[in-house]
Amino acid sequence: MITENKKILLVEDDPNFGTVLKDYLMMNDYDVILAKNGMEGFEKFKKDDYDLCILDVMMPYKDGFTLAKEIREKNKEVPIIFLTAKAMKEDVLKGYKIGADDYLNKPFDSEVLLMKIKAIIQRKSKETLSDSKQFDFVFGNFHLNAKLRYLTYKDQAPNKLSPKENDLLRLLALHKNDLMPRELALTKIWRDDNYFTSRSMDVYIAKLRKYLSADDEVEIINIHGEGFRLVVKTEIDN
Amino acid sequence: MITENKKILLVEDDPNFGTVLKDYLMMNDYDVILAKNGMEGFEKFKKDDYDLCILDVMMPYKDGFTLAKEIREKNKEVPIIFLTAKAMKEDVLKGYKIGADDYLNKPFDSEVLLMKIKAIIQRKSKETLSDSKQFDFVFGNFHLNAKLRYLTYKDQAPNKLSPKENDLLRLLALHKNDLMPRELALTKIWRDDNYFTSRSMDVYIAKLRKYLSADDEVEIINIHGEGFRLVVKTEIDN
DNA sequence: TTTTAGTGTTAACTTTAGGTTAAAGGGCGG
DNA sequence: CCGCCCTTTAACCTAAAGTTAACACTAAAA
Repeated sequence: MITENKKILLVEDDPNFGTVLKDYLMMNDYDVILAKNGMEGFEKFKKDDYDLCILDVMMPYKDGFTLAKEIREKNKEVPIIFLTAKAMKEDVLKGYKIGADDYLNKPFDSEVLLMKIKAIIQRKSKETLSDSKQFDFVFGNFHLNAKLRYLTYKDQAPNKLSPKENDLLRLLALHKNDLMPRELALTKIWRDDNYFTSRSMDVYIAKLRKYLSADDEVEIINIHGEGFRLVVKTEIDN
Repeated sequence: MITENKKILLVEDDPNFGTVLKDYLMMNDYDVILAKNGMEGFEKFKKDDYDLCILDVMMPYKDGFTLAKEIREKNKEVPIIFLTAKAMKEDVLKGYKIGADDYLNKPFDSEVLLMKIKAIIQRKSKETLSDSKQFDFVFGNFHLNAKLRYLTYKDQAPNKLSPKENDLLRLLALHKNDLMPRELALTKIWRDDNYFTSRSMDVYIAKLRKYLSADDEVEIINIHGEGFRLVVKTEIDN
């Protein structure tokens, strides 16, 4: 089988450093697309699928964090590594909140970067293996198209779901008839687990329940202190 | 489910720094065992199961890398974080080769460390989530689903158990027909062994007995001063 | 057999989690 | 700049879970 090289999006405004790094990575069997600024980075990101993004933090017009946020909106999974000149604590924390996978201070050692890239890509590929890229779900008389964010009941007109509604329902559907731990949703969807995100999630559960009330074969039940369960009564076979 | 704190093995030869870090981590809801050197660290590692090891690299007699290698021989899974005074490239690479999960240079910011710990432990626990730990038990005509906290008698509607009821019954089931020491339940479930927790446990035993009274093949009997025993009369064949 | 520590059980009470609705904030296109 | 949609925050309430106290009983030790 042809083992395709992993594809890396590198966004770095310093052209010298950018090219050097790009060449170095390509010498190590990565496909690298180099963007010279945030805008270009985002454009290129939208055009292709990447296995990893390496973003310089300090860039004119659009900094690495802003870009990272945009990337995260499109894709919750791609690993992101930040490059930064000085390690400021707030920056580091900010990066991790956005969902950074790692952090490197310039100047850094290239072998160390390679190590990290290898480790991160390997990790992710293991995770996404089980993470079934599923976007279509059926439970009871509902059909969820998680890509278009449409929830359809029987042959009625679809309900348009908001992003959070959609993600949450999708996660529940992935665990149909089984426990969907609170923490899982909070870390996967809200990327933070605290009192407020937790309450926010409860609000969304209420919204979903309203949608699902049309079919009494389907309901979301709570398992106190643990999480929620999307129950399809006709399908419980244990 | 038992909301156990994550257990961290911290190996650090500087007693001041060690204690400060230990206290800080404990304040953030981790159980921390502190070892003052490599030997002690390894001894403590063998005695218990840890969710994470934080190893100082520079230590007399047995340095962090050597210790890490020994730990890896015993356990290929535990995440390891190295602490090091100066970031020498060879050290970093060596660390990653051994299978380090992260690397921190002293002095480091404690919040950053917390972030990393959270990220790493979360990652690992996701990987091991599928590791079917035991959640299903059968005794007499009962079936316990310890994940959903459902206790089912024959084909009747399941009883929903509270977390403590569930944990306690699960522990009894794990020791089916054998002694389940009082102390075990108290330390595992109540995380404290005193008069009040002990009385609390008795209350839960009473609750469980009520559930189990439906089937007279099954009962919880007391072993005075020792603990309890989940007896299944038809299954004692030795 | 008296004593005492250990257990059985119930019910009052405290604490914490979740259900729900509404209002406040924030980003984005018009 | 306005208004709309999505999301968060706040508030209030109900339910669930857990602890403690009280009183009765039982097994083992003295």
